[in-house]
Amino acid sequence: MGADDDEIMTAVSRALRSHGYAELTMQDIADECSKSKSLLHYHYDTKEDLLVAFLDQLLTDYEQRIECRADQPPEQRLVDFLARFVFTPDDGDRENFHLALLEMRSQGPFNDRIQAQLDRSDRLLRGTVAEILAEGIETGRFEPVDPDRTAALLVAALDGARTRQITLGDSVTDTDDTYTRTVVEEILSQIVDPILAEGSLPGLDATVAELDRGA
Amino acid sequence: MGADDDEIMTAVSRALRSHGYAELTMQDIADECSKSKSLLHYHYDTKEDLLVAFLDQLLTDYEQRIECRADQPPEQRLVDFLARFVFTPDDGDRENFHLALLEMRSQGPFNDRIQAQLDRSDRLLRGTVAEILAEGIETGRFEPVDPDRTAALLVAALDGARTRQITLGDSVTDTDDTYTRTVVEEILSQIVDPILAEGSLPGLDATVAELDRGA
Amino acid sequence: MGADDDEIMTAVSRALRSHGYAELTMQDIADECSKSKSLLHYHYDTKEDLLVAFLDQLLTDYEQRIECRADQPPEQRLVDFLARFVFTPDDGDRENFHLALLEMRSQGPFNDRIQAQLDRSDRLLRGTVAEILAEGIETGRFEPVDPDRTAALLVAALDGARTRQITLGDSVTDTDDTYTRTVVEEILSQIVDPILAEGSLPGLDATVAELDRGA
Amino acid sequence: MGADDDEIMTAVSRALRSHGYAELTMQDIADECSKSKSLLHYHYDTKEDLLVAFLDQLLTDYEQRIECRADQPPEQRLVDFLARFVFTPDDGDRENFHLALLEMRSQGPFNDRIQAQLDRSDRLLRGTVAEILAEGIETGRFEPVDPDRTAALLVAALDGARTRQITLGDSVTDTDDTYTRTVVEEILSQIVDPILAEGSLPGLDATVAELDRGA
DNA sequence: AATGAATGAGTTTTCATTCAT
DNA sequence: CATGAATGAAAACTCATTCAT
Repeated sequence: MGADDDEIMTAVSRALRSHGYAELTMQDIADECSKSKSLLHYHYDTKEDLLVAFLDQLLTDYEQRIECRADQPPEQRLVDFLARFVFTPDDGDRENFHLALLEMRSQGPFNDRIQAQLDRSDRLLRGTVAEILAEGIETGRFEPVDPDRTAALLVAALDGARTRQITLGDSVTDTDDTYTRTVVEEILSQIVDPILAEGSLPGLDATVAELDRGA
Repeated sequence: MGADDDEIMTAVSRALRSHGYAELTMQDIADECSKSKSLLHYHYDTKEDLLVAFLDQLLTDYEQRIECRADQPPEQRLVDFLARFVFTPDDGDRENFHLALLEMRSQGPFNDRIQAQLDRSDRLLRGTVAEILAEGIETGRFEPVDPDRTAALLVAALDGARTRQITLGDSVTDTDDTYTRTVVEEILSQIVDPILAEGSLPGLDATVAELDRGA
Repeated sequence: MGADDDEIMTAVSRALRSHGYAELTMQDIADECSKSKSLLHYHYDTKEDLLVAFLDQLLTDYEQRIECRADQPPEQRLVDFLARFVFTPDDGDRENFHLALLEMRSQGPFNDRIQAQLDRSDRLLRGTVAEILAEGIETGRFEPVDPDRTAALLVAALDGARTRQITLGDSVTDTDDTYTRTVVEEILSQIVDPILAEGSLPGLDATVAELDRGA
Repeated sequence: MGADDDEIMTAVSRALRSHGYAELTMQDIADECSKSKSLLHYHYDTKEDLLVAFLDQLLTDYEQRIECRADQPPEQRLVDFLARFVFTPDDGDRENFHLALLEMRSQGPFNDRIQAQLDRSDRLLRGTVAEILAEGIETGRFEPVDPDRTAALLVAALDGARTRQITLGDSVTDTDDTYTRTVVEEILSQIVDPILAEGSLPGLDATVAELDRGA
C-alpha cells in the first residue's frame, strides 16, 4: 500500500461523498486525485476490486482506532468504546467517513466480498464490547447481564444513531452531531449506568476530549 | 393510485431486492411486472419520479401500520410501537420491505426529495414515541424521563438493529430476525422496564402474535 | 377539409413555430389543439401524411393570395405580386407562416412528396411573374428583357430577403420586416423601375395598404 | 483542430447530406467515419456541441474563401465576391456544402448558438459588399447608390438563388447550377452593370475560371 | 508508470404508432 | 369520434474497460 494507493483511497472517499455509491464512476474517482481512469485500472483490475480494497482499508483503519488499551478498568474501556465508535475519526472528516461506510454497507446484501468484510468487522466490534462486559462482570464491577445481548443492544443503538445522523437532513439532526451525542448520552445514563455495580461512569466529554488529544 | 400503480410499486420493490439501488434499471422493474419500459415512463416521467413515488408509498403504508390506537394504556402502546416498528410488515415480505427502505435511505444525502420524505417519516415516528412517553409520565405510569431524548434512544436502537439484521450476513444474524428480536427484548428489559413506575410490561410475544392476527 | 382539419393545421403551424421541424412531435401538435395524439392518427395515418397535408394547405392558401387580378395594368400587377409575395399573410401571422414554410422547404431534398409541392409552387409563382413581364413587354410598357430570367432574379431576391429575415437574429434584421422591406424597395428602384418603358411605378406603401384593406 | 476532428467534420457533412438535419443521428455520423458513437461523445459532449462546431468550421472556411484581395479594383472585387458567394467551394462538393449550410440555417430560430454564428457571418458578408461598394463610389467608379441597401439586395438575391437551387427538384432547376448562374448573370447585367460609372464589368466566366484555377 | 483514444454494452428517455374501450 | 394505455424501435448519452504509445 504505497503513497499512490493512499491517494486513490482518499479520492474514493471524496468521490463517494460527492456522488454516492449508486452514481459513483471511475471518472469521478480519477477527478478527485487528478489521475487518469487508466491508472486506476492499472492499480485495480476492476471497479469492484477498487471498492472492496477501499472498504477493507476503511474498516481496518476503523478497527485499529477502536482497539482499547486493555489495561484500563472496564467501565473506562466501555466509555472509550462508545466515544470511539461514534466520534471517530475526528480529523474533521467524521461525517465523510460514516457516510462512505454507510454507502458501502448498503451494498452488502448484493456483494459477498463486501458482506464478508462487514461481518468480520461486526464480529470484532460486537465481540469487543461483549468481552469488556464479561470482564467487568467477572471482576464484579458490572451487574451480571448477558454480555452478548447487551453488546447487541449497545452496538445497535450506536449504529442507529450514526445512521440517522447521516441520512436525515440537518433540519432533523443538525450537522453538529447533536443527534448522535444525545443518543450516546442516553445510552450511558439509561443502559450503562444501571449496570454499574459500584462507582460511577467516567464522563463522556472528558473521554472525547482525551481522544481528540490522543489522535 | 390504482391497481396499475400498485403493480408497478410491487415491481420496484422486487427489482430493488434483486438488484439493489445502485444497479437498478428501468428494465429490471419492467421485467418484474411484465410491462414495457415505455409504460413506466408513461406513468412516471423519470426514473427518479418513480423511485420517489415508491418511497412515498413505502413510508405512507408504514406510517399507517405504526399508528397506535390511542385508547390503550401507554405501556401497551409503547410495546405495540416497538413490535410494529421492527416486525412490520409481517406478510413474509418483511425483509424485502426493510431492505428496500434501507436502499432508499442511503440515497437521502444525495437527493432532496428522498431526504424530505425520510425527515417527515422520522419526525412522525420519533414524535409518536415521545408523545406516548409524555402521556405515560403525565399519568404517573412512567418515571419522569425526558421524552424526546428517550424517544431518540429507542428509535436509534430499533433502527440500528434492523439495519444490522439486513446488512450483515446470515452467519452473523441468521435470517430469522434473531438479531432484531434480541435487541428489542433487551430494549424492553433494560430501557423500558426500568421506566415503568408500577405494574409490568405487556409481553412482546403476545403483542406480536396479536399484531399478526390483526394484520 | 372540415373544421377539425383546420384546427389541426393551425396546431401544426403553431407547433412548428415553437419547436421547429427537427424537434416537432405528434404530442407537440396535439398539445396545440388540445386533442389527443390518437385523434391525429385517426385523421392522418402517419406523421408524414399530416405534414404533407399541412404543406399542401400552406402553399394552396398562399398561391390563392398571390393570384393577381389580371385586369390590372402589368406594372400594378407586378408591384402587387412583390407586395403579396413578401408581406402575405398579413394577419400578424406572417413570420409564423414564413418560418413554417422555410422549415418544410429544408426538408425538400429528403422527401419527394414535399419537393413535388415546392416545385409546383415555384413553377406557379415564377411563371406568374414571367407572364406579367411578357404581357408588359408585349404591350410596350416594359423594356424587352427576358421574362424568364428576370422572373428568376426577382423571385430569388424576394425569397432570399424573406429567408434572411427569418433566419437571422433580431440584432441583424429586427422583427419589423425592415430587412425585407429594404430589399423590396431596392428591387423596385434598381430592377423594376429601369424596366419601365414609360410612366412610373405604383407606390409600394399604397399597394401594401390596399392589400391590408382587401385582406 | 486535428486530423481527427477534420474526419469527424467531413462525416457530419456527409451524414447531413444523406439524412437531413431533422433525421440526423449520432450513429449516422459515426457510420460515415467508421468510428463509434462513443468516440464522438468523447470529443464533443453533446450532439449540439458537435453540430455547433461543425457550423463554426463551415462558416469559418467559407468566410476565408470569400475574402477578396483588396488590391483589386472594386468592380473586379465585386464580381469576385459574387462568384465566390455562389460557386464556392468548387471541389465538386458545392451542393453538399450549401445544403449542409441550409440545414443548419433552418435551425437558427431555435438555437441561439447557431443563430449567433449565422449573424456573425451575415454581418461579415454583407459588410464586405457594402465596403466594396463604398470604395467604388468614393473613387468615382460606381454611381452613388446607398452601399448598405444595395448590399442587402445583392446578398438577398444571391442567397435566394442558392436556396432555390437546393430546395427545388432537378426538374425545376437542374443540377448544373443553371438556376444560380442565371440569377448571377442577371444580377450582373441588371443591378451591377447600371451602377458602373465607366468601363465595363469583368466577365463572370473568366472570373469563375480563374477562381477554379486558384483554388 | 501513465495517459488519451477508443469502444461495446447498456442506460434512460423519446416517440410514432396501435389498440381496447 | 375520441381517448388513455401500451409498446417496439431507436435516440442520446454513459461508463467500465482496453489498448497503443
